[in-house]
Amino acid sequence: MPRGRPPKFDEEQVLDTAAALFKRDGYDGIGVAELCQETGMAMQSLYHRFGDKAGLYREALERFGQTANDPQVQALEQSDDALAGVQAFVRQWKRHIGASRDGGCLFTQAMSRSDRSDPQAPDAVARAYTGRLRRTLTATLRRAIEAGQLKRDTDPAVLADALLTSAFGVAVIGRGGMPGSMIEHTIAAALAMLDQAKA
Amino acid sequence: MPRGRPPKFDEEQVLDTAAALFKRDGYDGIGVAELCQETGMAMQSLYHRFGDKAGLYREALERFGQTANDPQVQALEQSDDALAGVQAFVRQWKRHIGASRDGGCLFTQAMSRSDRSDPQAPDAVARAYTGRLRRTLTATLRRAIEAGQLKRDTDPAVLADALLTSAFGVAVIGRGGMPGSMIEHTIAAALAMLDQAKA
DNA sequence: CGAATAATAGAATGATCACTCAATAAATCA
DNA sequence: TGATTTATTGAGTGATCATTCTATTATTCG
Repeated sequence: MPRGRPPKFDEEQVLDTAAALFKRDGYDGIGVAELCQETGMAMQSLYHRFGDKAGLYREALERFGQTANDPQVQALEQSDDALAGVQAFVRQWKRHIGASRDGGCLFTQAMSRSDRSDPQAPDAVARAYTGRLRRTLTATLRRAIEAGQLKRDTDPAVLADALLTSAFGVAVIGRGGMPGSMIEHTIAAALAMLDQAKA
Repeated sequence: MPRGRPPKFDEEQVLDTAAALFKRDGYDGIGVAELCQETGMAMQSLYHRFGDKAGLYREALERFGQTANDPQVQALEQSDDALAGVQAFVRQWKRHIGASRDGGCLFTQAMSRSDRSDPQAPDAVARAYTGRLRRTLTATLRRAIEAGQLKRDTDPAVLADALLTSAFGVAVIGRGGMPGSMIEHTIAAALAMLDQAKA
């Protein structure tokens, strides 16, 4: 049992809320006061636990990776049918990353950000997580090739990178208020790409 | 001849510089003072000419569209060989939008931005310009189909949206410090998509 | 119960920043 | 030349914001 006064906040919930707020308003678009208000965390506690605003952002990014990215990575890894796994990954783009203007992807936002004060910026976290997804996607495609689902001369790295880049693009479209048909068309083209590579 | 004291600044140059700075640092990442310093424009003149910081941003976005987007739109429109025009468009992604961390695309940044104070935010400009590129790209692909360069059953809207979404993704990758090979792979896959659609 | 520990509350604080004010300089037109 | 128009200069202002200070409350261990 821990000593001292028990915390009023649930750490995971704080990070989920913070991630959502950062995603909606951007790093500079939301203040620490409002973050405290919305998360229910006292300001002192925030500084005690996370150091500063940038620290909270970094941990919120990590949490976002765990809640938003890990399931996808694991679904790909654990898919019995590798090709079907990749197809499912593509099909959920609309719901998952292109949903609404409030939505989008905290990673693409983090990578678009530029913090001159901190060269080793928090986008390193975003890079780490997208890098992991990239490796998993490549490995899953390689698995589909070895299983004879895709043509032997398919380059899994090319296909994986093209798909992941499209996913980034979908996030931008979703956030930027471009027509929703763009997302559907992108998904259709990505699935067609996979079909073309079929053995 | 204009009345009054002649301005020290060149308006187009001011907008080009401002666009570059906004692209590098983001809207919140750079202050009006530094914008004046770098553009050589007096602060009073800036407020007289552009109203406020957001006004400068909006006009810088427009200028960016004219210098960065118009050439591509026109190259597509004026291409004798429609398919070759689209291929050239894709091939220049690496140089043009995925160049460096300072680079990227001001439009994708603008669309990722969220300004709660201004619901009709400046990203409307970005949407307008990317929308124009989207229409042109679709029209050029339709031209390639009608010229018999692409299969009759090709959907130009699907292909155009998939390509444009990839372009957005390339901008994110370039900014986010992901491996350069991702860009090359994406370009390769986009060109392969076009090859698959060949008649 | 008393000491120690950890969290909360609410008000400062110091810096930054968008924006403005007052005065001046350089040009054109009558 | 003098009036008018426009741009520059440089300091100032009020607001916002991240961060900290001081004091208080709630809990566990001896």
